[in-house]
Amino acid sequence: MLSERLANVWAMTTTSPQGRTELLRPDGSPVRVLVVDDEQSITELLSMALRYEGWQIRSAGDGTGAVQTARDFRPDAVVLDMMLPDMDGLAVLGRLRRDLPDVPVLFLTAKDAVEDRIAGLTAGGDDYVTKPFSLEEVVARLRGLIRRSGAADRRSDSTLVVGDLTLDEDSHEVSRAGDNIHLTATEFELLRFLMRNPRRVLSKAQILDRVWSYDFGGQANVVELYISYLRRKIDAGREPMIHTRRGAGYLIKPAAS
Amino acid sequence: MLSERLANVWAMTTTSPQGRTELLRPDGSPVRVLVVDDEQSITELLSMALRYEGWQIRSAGDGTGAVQTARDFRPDAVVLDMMLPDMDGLAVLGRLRRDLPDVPVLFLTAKDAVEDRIAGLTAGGDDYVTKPFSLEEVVARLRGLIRRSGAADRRSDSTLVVGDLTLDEDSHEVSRAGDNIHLTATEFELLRFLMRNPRRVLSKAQILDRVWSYDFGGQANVVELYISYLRRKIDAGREPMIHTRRGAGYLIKPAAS
DNA sequence: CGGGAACCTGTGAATTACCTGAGAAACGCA
DNA sequence: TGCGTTTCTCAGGTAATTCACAGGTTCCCG
Repeated sequence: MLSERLANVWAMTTTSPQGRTELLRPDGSPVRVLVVDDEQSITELLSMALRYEGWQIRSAGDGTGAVQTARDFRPDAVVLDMMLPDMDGLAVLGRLRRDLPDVPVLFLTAKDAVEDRIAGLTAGGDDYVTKPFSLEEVVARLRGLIRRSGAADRRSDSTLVVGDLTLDEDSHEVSRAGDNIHLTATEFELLRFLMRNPRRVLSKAQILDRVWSYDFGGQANVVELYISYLRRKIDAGREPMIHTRRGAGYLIKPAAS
Repeated sequence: MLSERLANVWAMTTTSPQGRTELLRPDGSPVRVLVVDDEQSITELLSMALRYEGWQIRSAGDGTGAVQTARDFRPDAVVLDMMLPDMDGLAVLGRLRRDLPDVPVLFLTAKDAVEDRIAGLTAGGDDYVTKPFSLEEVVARLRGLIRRSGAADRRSDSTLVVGDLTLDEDSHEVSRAGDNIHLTATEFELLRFLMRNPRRVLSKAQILDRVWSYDFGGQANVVELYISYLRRKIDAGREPMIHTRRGAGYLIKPAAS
């Protein structure tokens, strides 16, 4: 099942990104991210999704490898599983920080281990997501970390705009033509995904893979359902921006055109 | 006129693209802080949190190292644990002052330590916090020290304003639309954290990590509880300013909008 | 015009996230 | 020491959210 997902994500990576805003370092070179997890399916999933962002990815399966790779790869951000075979996530963090004192870290943790282990981790500006995560969530958090760390161009701001529709990633506010629109968490993530890929058809499989967590086992028509929710809130009584391409997927584009 | 101020005012504030206010030195370079503690977890925690403020951090694990580092790092402020393996905090202070007579020092002390010793020291303009501290507390105290150390006639920008809500970091006074509001210490710190990040969603984990002390092991719903207290005092009978983003966190913003 | 595939959406149940009252414990201060 | 204040736990209540299911609609094709 996970390999099906990989196939979908892979399909996306082979399509050339068009008109997407990319995060770049000040010198114009791509952002570098190190992914550390002992499950190979996870590192592969993440690597492909993050490469799609235009980032350069290196991965490691344990703490030792992570520290070694970090030394010469010099990543701008690290995705780090807290549960590694050879050392504790915190130990890895300590060693990473010795070489790269300013690198922001996105922790991956099990849902139930959050309370005690995470305390203090987000303190420095780091962040975490719980497993199982959605790829959109990981990407969004990473973008936030990189943007705030100063490794990337600071011109990039936190607002997505498509036509008269705006979505602010910091305040989680959405408005169309000035009217504020309240969205639930899932609706917000779905809309963010659409808006980050304007004028591009996204298949239901792709949407499911990026917006829902990787272990989601439900009916594929949740996507239809949530598209329907979004339309009710965003397109209601207006020129529609969310369009169905029968047999292909959905896309968002400015109302005028 | 502005350059006059820059010349006279030792430290000034600017606003970063993310809307956070940063302390900068007159020449625009980042503030430098030296962190001295023998527990590596503490220096790491503080380093990360202070770097996030945009400051340049160097750390040392003992008195000797501190004095050496201070000599060529020339910090604008020092965070100094009173309990060091090789020498007493007072001895370190003496030697630091030989090289940097005006540098303000923030002492870290155990809760039960004799406080009269500290009391004498802080008369000179230094300050202290007790372990275990909260990061917001340390950051706020440091900002105060740095701000005060430089200028006799520095502009008093110790007030945070969001809409008709104001919070004075020096006097700890809070008022909304002119009405004074009494807050407890924890409520004050939580509100300060929210107000220093207006219009930005802060997760419960982030809040817990910055507002509560680093050894807090309790339930995450204290955050909900204190948000509820704040609402009762700040939003009571008015247009609410504190908003819940279900599944994401909380944020504060001006009532109008 | 009929039938099937793809898509849309109303209904409702289960779950989750959040809010808040009550009271215990710890703290601070005289 | 004793009293008021503050912090925090616990637990019940409530409302928002997610999702399955199923019947309806639209579109495409012959």
